[in-house]
Amino acid sequence: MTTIRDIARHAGVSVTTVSRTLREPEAVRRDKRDRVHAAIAELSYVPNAIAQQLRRPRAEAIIVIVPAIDNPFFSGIIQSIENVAHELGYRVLIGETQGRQERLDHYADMVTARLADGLILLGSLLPTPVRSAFEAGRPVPIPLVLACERYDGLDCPSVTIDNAAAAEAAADHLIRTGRQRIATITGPLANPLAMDRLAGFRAALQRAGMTADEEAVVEGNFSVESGHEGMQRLLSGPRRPDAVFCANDEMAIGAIRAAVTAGLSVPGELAVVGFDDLRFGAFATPPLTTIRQPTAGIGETAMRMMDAELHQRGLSERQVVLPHELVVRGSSVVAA
Amino acid sequence: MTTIRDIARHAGVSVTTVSRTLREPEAVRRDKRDRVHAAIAELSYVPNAIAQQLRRPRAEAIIVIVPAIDNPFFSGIIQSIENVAHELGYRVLIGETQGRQERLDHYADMVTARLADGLILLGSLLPTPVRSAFEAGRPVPIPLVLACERYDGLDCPSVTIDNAAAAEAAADHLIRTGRQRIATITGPLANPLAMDRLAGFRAALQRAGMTADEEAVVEGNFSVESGHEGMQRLLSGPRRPDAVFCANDEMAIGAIRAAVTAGLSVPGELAVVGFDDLRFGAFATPPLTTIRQPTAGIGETAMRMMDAELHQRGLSERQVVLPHELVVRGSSVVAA
DNA sequence: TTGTACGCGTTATCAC
DNA sequence: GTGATAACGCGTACAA
Repeated sequence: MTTIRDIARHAGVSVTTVSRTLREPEAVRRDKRDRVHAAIAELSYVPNAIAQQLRRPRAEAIIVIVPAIDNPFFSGIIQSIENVAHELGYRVLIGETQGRQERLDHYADMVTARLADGLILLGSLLPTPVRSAFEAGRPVPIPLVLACERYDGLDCPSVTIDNAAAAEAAADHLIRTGRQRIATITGPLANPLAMDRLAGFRAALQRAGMTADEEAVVEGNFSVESGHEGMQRLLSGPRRPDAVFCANDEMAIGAIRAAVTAGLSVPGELAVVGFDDLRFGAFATPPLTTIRQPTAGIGETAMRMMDAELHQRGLSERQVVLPHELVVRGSSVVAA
Repeated sequence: MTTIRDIARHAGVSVTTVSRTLREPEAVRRDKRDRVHAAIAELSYVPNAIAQQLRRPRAEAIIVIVPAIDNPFFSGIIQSIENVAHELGYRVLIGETQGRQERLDHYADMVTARLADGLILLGSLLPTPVRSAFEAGRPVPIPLVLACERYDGLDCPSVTIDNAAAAEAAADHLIRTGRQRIATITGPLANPLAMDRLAGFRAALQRAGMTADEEAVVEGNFSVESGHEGMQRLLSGPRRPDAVFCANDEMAIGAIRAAVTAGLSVPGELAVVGFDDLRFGAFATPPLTTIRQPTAGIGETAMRMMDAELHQRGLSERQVVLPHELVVRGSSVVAA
């Protein structure tokens, strides 16, 4: 391994000069600079980042935690995080937890161990040290930004949408288009975000003077498969629904499949509305009506908040709520 | 920041004892060990991983490079890489390139800079240092494993499927089920893998005494949108195809949408076959016939090869080819 | 403008 | 068993 000392020796200068040549070239005389560069090329020297970081305050890297990398909803967010991060001079590393606490904790360890500067959480799991600090009323021990999820009482920057209002808008759409028996397939109810969507759904029905009977609410887990099963359950019930609101697009796609397999026409006999506006949704058959989340905005905001956090700059707003949008396509309304 | 010296002072022992307590506890007397642990807990000490790695030969981390994180095909591979990596004691960091050479190079730099031990490439781009070494006939400069892609002449471990044979199987299926005018939507033809699939497709037609006229071959870029556009192009041509082989499932989903929008029945008037066996494919309407890739096997093999590479263990096989499988669903055959 | 020398936090060597 | 101390590779006062 060639080190800065090898370069110094080879170029006939001191290590300081080599270091400075790399960091503030103007402060080094031309000829020495050239000799240094020549030596670097000849010995193919690459500064050891580990050693550099021992001297630097920050790692210039952040870790984005995603529960499941195969959930396309997170992709858009990650991509916008990456764009902003690059611009701000950070590397982005993605860590997948698959819902496993120990994996998340492992990534959190990378922050305490200074291999990365902070964590952006896209999921609902909190690292153990953060959770215990929270429960003990102590401040959050590592730089943390929550995207998508909210935790009441946790004092850390977050960016979300108003999930309850969005779900309400989805249900309203079904009500306004004349649906009578509206069911829902929820996310895992341990999840605050899933609860919010269910609450919004219920609020809309109630406001319209309808009640959501218990058989019309089935719990899913955000996977296509669970949407498929959930729909089968709903179809085998006593009162077949004529509309279903799914808490994400994946489940909506599974629901459509179950309905079509059962011989129902979508949207004629069953209207389906999803949530997220996945790329695939627009190309489903029929194209999926859904709630569009501002993925680019979520990612960008989260990354800028992280940067501010790391620079101890006060944030004007620590809990940002971004606007959502109902996108009506063929799965909920019969073509004119 | 609390360091090992703080612990030593607080526990009234030397730094050596603290270090040893953490690394080989049996070699330290009980009472001192307890004092050290107490001090660690009290001062909430976490060893600085940066400093540790300055002394260690390896970072125990590998980086998986994926072209686009929103391509679900890679998810399965990544997940199996992660499972094996964990078991072998590595951290996995995921880097997305979005096809940008500079981003890939940035991640490759992390390896030369010892922040990670090696790179597993899921895409077709090579890091600049690797490419120039290749062109100059020098050995690959960093630990590298290719998953999915192949590079003729590049001496590095790889795991792939036989893309040509798989495409041939897909086309054969269409031929055997009586299709007459079989078209294809390819991947970007700069891509070896896309070329292999096209070659296999052509071989199958030729063997059956059919020719693939040039209007029946359109180039896509693996995105749903390009599948949609490609299908529109094929439908507006002089001889409407009665079957199309798409070089991946995403494009197949886009193709189905275009066909259905144009009023064609799938599979009645148009049979569609994809490639990859995405999770969503089975839930498409109609469910997608496709080539299943052994994603778990690809990921596991790639990670084990990387581990062998890092330990300088010779690999029995450096170019592994895994089996594929044709999965027939409703998009290519009319239900009995 | 350049070089010497120290410190960053840890682990390994060696003497006690 | 334990403790000084020398690396690891780099950045930077401070001195020249």
